Amino acid sequence: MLKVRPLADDDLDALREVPLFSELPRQTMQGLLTGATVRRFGADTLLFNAGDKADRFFVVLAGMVRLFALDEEGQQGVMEIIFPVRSFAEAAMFGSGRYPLNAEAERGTTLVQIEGAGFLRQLRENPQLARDVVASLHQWERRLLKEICQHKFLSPAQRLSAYLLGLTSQENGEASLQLPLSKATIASRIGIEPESLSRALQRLRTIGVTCQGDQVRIADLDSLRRYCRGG
Amino acid sequence: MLKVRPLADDDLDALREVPLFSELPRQTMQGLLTGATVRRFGADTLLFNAGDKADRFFVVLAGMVRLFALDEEGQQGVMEIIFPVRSFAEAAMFGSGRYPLNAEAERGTTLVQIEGAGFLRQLRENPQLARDVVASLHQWERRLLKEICQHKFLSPAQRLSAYLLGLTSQENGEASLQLPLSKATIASRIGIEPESLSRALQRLRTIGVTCQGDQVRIADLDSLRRYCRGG
DNA sequence: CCTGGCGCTTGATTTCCGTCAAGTCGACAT
DNA sequence: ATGTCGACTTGACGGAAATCAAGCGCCAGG
Repeated sequence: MLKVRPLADDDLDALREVPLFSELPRQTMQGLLTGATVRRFGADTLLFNAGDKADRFFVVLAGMVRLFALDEEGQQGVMEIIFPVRSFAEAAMFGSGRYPLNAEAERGTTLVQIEGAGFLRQLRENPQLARDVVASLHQWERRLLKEICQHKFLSPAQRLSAYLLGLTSQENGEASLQLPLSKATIASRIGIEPESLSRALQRLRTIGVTCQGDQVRIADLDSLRRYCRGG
Repeated sequence: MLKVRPLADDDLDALREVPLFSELPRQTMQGLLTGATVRRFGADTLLFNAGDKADRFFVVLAGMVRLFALDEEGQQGVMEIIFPVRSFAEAAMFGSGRYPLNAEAERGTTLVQIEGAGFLRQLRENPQLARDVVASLHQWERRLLKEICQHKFLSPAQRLSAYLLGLTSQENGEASLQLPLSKATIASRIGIEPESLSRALQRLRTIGVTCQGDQVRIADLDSLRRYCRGG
């Protein structure tokens, strides 16, 4: 169910995709990653709970990880989905020293796990690493800020539009894409109920967005962008 | 209208309140703050726009600064209000190098302005400073995360409750407090219309929250907290 | 004193989301 | 085939916020 192995050379290459590591000399990376392990999860697995002591952080190599909050009735609200290749929970090791959210790895996910102690030690001595950490945290900050703006200024249907637009790299014209998550999860991600997602998708049909199963076709990206801005 | 003066010793003491500086030896601070200036604004003043090149950051010594986003119709949405003594915009100098939001200083506000160039130079050489920057960014991240949770899980009236609870330092029992902002600004801050704020305050009367002008009295903090959690 | 503007409240109306309930569809096991 | 389970859709309903419009109290300027 769970396979653990030490870090291989291929993994180092993959890790260079992460902004946190991309600027570092390869040798520094190796020092940083002594003791790091690669884990593959055969089933959905809870990685940590909110409030747990944050003594490690992760990089997603394959699959996905859900970051979610729990209210007191146990209802979970998805805050973020981490896809390859990105790091997460790196911020929690500073300051509070506790994870602010819960994290669950999807079945089939592969993660690199990096111990915090060694990382913090290196951080003290390596100015370049410190700058990369700062830049990485800054990226998170921008992401969260954008999220807040979307919740404050956009209607649910507009948030859905923004989500869809974020799934494609195409610039304009037509686009086809596959939803990477169940609709219920997407609904939670953008802060609405599954029923409302259904109806929001209906409304988007009038501006050329069709959806069958997890296949979405956008007739004209620009008109969807226009809608997203309040057209 | 605008008074500028160099940094005095008193100011250094005040700046030690800021987490970003509190761990640094006094001598390091002085090096960091050569060229920093203190400004007092006699009228509402725009400090920067979203997208401007981020070549400095600020500490609020007195008054307040509004951070806000603008949609394309020019409507502004308040994202955060910075009170003394706190720093802001320190994150923008890294990575993108652009401010993500607009900032306006309220009439009567006093700010310390710190140039980015010298700061970044020191950052490269001073590991302790780097750690403080990381911790400071982490604090922002936690704040933003909390904000997102409130928007996703709380009703407008509950968000108002959370806002009120954040204004007092008392633990339980009764509390009286003064609103530090106009109700229209508070409404924008918590993401609703002014009319809705009025009605939300009405609803809170049933659990012992009364409001006349900018004076708010909370009969029982615990029952307000209970309401905030969904009671 | 009057007047105008501003911040805030109140009322009426519409729209839209959440909720509950029922129904459809496909995958998969029996 | 049959049944069932889960994911999703659809319908009906109630409630709450946005919107539009009007009214009130307060203060500054004439």
